[in-house]
Order: sequence, then C-alpha cells, then structure tokens
Amino acid sequence: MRRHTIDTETDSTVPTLIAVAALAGVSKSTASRVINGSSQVTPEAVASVTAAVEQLHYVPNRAARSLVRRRAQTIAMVIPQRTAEFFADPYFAEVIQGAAMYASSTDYTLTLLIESDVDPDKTRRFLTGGNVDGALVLSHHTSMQAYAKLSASLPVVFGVRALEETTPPGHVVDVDNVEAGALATRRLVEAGRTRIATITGPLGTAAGIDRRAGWRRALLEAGLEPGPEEEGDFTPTSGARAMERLLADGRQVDAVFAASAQMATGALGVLRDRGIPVPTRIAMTSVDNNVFAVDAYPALTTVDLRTAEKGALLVQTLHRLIAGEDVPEMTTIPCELVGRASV
Amino acid sequence: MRRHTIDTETDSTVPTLIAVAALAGVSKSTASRVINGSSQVTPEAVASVTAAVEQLHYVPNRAARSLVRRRAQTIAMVIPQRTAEFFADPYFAEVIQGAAMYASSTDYTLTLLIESDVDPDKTRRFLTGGNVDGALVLSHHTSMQAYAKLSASLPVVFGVRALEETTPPGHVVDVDNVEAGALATRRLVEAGRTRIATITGPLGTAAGIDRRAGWRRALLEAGLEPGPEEEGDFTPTSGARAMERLLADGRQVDAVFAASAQMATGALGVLRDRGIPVPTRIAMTSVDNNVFAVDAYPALTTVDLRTAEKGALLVQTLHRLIAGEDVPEMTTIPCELVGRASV
DNA sequence: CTGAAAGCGCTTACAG
DNA sequence: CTGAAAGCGCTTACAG
Repeated sequence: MRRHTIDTETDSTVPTLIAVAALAGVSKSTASRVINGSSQVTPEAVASVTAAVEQLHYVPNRAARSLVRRRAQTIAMVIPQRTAEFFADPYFAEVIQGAAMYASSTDYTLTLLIESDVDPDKTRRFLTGGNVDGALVLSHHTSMQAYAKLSASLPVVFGVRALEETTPPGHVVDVDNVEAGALATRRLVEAGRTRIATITGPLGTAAGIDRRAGWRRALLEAGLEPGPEEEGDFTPTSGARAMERLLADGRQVDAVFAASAQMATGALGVLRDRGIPVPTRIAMTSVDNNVFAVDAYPALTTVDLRTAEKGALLVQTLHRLIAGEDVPEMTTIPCELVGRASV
Repeated sequence: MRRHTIDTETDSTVPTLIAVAALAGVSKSTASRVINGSSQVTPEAVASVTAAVEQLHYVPNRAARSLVRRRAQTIAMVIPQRTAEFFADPYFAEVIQGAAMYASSTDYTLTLLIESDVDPDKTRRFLTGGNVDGALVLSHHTSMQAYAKLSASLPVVFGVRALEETTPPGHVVDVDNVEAGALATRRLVEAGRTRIATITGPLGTAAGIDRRAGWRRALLEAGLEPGPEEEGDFTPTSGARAMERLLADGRQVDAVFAASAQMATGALGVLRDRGIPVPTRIAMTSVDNNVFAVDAYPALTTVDLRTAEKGALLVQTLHRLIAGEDVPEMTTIPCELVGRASV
C-alpha cells in the first residue's frame, strides 16, 4: 500500500522543510506558510505541500521552530522531590495523566520536572531560563510563596490554593473542596444520620481544611451539632487510627465523613474488626473516586473530584495564560457524589 | 546579599551567550567552550566566563543548542492511552518518578507522551520526527512488535520483556519476575507451609506468567506439589474473587502467594470476613512493596521490586544507547524480600 | 500570493 | 588557546 515509502523509511535522515518545498515545487517560505496554516496561500500550494508532507512523513523540527518563535513549546509539571508520597497517591497520578493526555492533543510537550532538594535553584534556573513556556505546580508541600514569585517571570498555574496569602496571588485550578466535604456530609444527613463525625485530612493542607469546613457547613445547614473529629494524613493507616480514636471513649457516632477514600478504607477495616456493621450502624462517605473507593468493603459512597479533568484544565489554563489571554485567577471544577453501598 | 541581581531580575529578557561573552571579555566561541567544559581554554577564561554565567544567571537556550547539535536532549516516556489503569497502579507511578528523578540529574528532559488511541501514528511521527533522542516504553498492553520496529529509527528501552519474539529483539530493563515469585514462595516454604496456592496476575502479561513460574519453581525445588491456582488481574477485587474460588471447594491450602500486593489485600479481606486467621491458618506473601502492602492487615511480607530504581535504570540505559555505547539487551534488577506479619 | 533574505542562539571546524 | 565565520532548520518581515 505504501510501497514507495520504503525509500524514506530505510534512509534514516529526517526530512527537512527544504525537501518538502522541493517536492512540492514551491519555496521554503510557502511550504512553511502552508504547514502553519497561513491563509495567504493558494489552494494549489496547499495541496502540493500537503501531499509532500504526507509523502515524506515530514514533521517540523521543534528546536528550529522554537528558536525562531522564541517559544519552547514545552510546559513543565513541577514536582517537589521530598514528596515520595506524591506518587503513591493515585490522585496525583491521575492529575498528571489528565494533563499529559490533554497536552498530547496540543503542540505543547509536557515535561516532568522533579525539584531537587539539594539544589532547588536548579529547577528555578531551568524554568526561568527560557526553556519552558509555563509551569504547572501541584505541590501541597513546598511553600507556594517560592513559586508565586516565579509567576513574575513565567506563566504559572497551581493545582491547589495557597494557604497563606501570596504575592502575586497566582492562578489556581482546583476542585471546590468545601463543596466536596459538604456533598459527602449531606448524603449522610439525608440518610437520617444525626451524629456525624469526620476523619479530616492533614489540617496543614488546603484540602484538609476545606473538606472539614464543608462537613461543618453541611451539619450547620441541617441544624445538627458537628460531631467529633479526628485528624488523619490521607493514608489508610491514619484512617484506621482515627477511627479507633473516634470509637475509643464511647462517643456514639452513627456516621463518618472521611476526607479521603484511603482513610475511609482504613476506617472500614477497623469497623469490620469490631463487628460494627456498615452502613447499618455506622454509615460512611468519603472523597476521591479511585481504586480505594471502588474496592472498599462496602464500596464507598464518595465524591468524584474529576481529577483527570483537572489535569487537562490545568494545561488548558496555562495555555491561555501563555497566549496572553485574560484568565480568571480561580477556576473551580465541579465535583459530584457517587453513590455506593457505604451509606 | 545579591543586591546587584535586582537589575537582571526585573528585566525579563533571558541573557544570551553574547551577553556572557561580553561581560567575560571573550568571544562567543570561548564562552561556549567554557560552558561546555572544553579543555582547550585557559584557566583565566574559565574563571571570567564562569563568573559571568553566575552573575547573569545564564542558562543555555535548549532550542539553539539542540538545533546545532542535532540532539533534542529529550527522551519520551510512551504511555498507551487505553491504559487508564496504568496510572491507577502505584507501580507505574513509581517507575515514572524514578525516571523523572534520574533525568533531572542529567541534561535530558523527560516528556510524557500519551499515545492516542485514535491516531497512534501521531505518536510514531512525533517519535521518529527527530524531536526526541530516545524513548522508554512501559506498556503491558500494546503489541511490543509495533514498538520494536521503532527501535530501527530510534533508541528504545522497554520496561517489560516481550511476550512474543520481536524483531529486532530490543533492550529491556526489568526486575526478574520469576525470581520475585520464587522468593515470595520460598518464604512460605521456609515457614513450613506445604499446600501453597497462588493467585496469579493476568496470564497474558509477562509479569503474570513469570511470577507464577517462580512460584512453581520454588515449590518443585522444595519437593512440594504445586497447589491450586486462580487468576487475577492485579486489582484488589480480583484478588478477593480468586481467594473465594480458592476457598470454595474445600481445597485445603495453608498458604497463598499473591502475585501483587493489591490482590493480596483483596484476598486478606475475604479471609478476615470468613474468620480465617492470617498467618496462623493461612500465610500469605506477595509482590510489590507499596502502600497496599504496608497498610494491609496483617501487613504483607512481600517482594520489593525496586521500582524507582527501575525507572532510573531505564533512563540510564537509554542514555547509553543514545551515546552509542554497547548495552546488553537485558538488564535485570535484583529484587528482595521484605518481611512483615503475613507469614 | 510568493520568494529571497535575515535572523533566532547556539556550536564547531577552520585558520591563526 | 582564541576568534570570525558558517550553519543547524525554521519563520517572517520585506519587496515584488
């Protein structure tokens, strides 16, 4: 079917614009215009160049293009090295996946940049050295102020709101964690539960703080007294310990909102060991619709954070910023409750 | 402390080689030589250029450098789109982390390339279009033959051995999965177990096949009859179902080797529900030293696959290949048993 | 609408 | 050891 391409496949040199132009019978300039979708070309030129590109499997050289356009056509996903747990959490992996997938559909390339603990300045130099057109910062852990300063020299979009005030404030794409906590808690209220405890995330993170705030809000809305709360760190083990503490001094709770599915899994394990039936005696809801939520027993009613979508939106927002568009500082992703067996 | 840098920080243009040369009082050529570590420069030249680089925060323009060197200074991590589960598995996330971390220490940049299902050729074009110096392929799912052909035009390293024969054979960096299965099984043998079943991974993957082979080998070595086996797909749920099947017809097993920690977690849940004590009645070992293994109850004795190290080794091997070094086709990563409470 | 020319920021023979 | 010059593969005013 493509017999004639054997030649070009065996010779390993990559075809150049000149080759395309020659084959199409036009100048480099015209070939370039066609390839870049300029309107100032005749249909004939378009046809012949397109055919030549096809035939030669021509792909523009990114380096050359970047050089003249003064655009790297690359965006960086910055990841702090200290967060080994960063990757252990399926949440981040999913964000990265969504971002990479979206980036694949554009002219931009997504580079994974691990910020060295020993030389954080190396990362900054790379970012501000013109090798990247923009950066995505997901970190929960590093001071955002350090990155906020970056925004001065480079478009930056954050995947999490700042805890402190930063200057400049910076652009953020995130789910509404308050709403997530409220949604999950309201479900418990609707089920007729009245003593609703929470296992919070780390209260040093925006997600931890906000989901807890949502829990409180939902309870107050319903005229209920906020039940007891115990802090976890998003891992299953911490959820188990928190559940034990909740059970310890005989505080009678009939429902628990766990701020992550991983913690809910740990909590469910404790309840199972104690022979406390779920959801009959204690109902549970959580946040994160991942493997932990699906494989929990009983399967968890939880809030889907649209994580892959968030990754895509991060990239999209960064694109707009790079293009000089006026982008709102805050982009909020709607979340939704997914009903399962735990309530 | 760096008061004088205020100027360079406020003006947003990135310094160029010419600026460095001017400040250092040498030509572009000499500046370039110093920056690239040429030996043909006087110590004075080195000193003045280094100082200038420091002062200006100079970072070479990658595009320009790539253009002249005819090297993209970029390697791609190719990920098939259909594998949504790819990212759900902490294993892959850890490989990517290891790879990105190692890459950060080199001049190469790691690009995440999601292979579009609708247009897989787009990925191939990108890869063979000279935009990348080499590629890493982790896929369990796509036919490796498709990628093997890639090796003809581009250095490629695989993170998993081919199931079928491929031409050319290709370079592989992977853990010895047979050994992993054998290690985990031998531990059960040493504990005095004699009826050792296995929950295998999908038998359409190298990891599934090889870990099962290791289990058999260890049993035969010990003069034991291979116990019953049930196939899973590496997820907790599949592990639970497999455990139920194992228990179903009263086959008396006193130990189970689960080919992944996720499956072991599911299996443990079933045993817990049935009131079968672990490890006293049934001991269990697995493969993967991740959050599932640590947070299982009881915590799992499992095989550490050195996953982050694998990621680093993938990149390192690819570098060697790009540099034209003679690299062995197969690089095997040693794995090791981590003892916990499940046996 | 098209082509010749300049130039993006580097590296590297080449001559000195 | 050093500098002037050419050139990597593109895009884009500029003149026609």
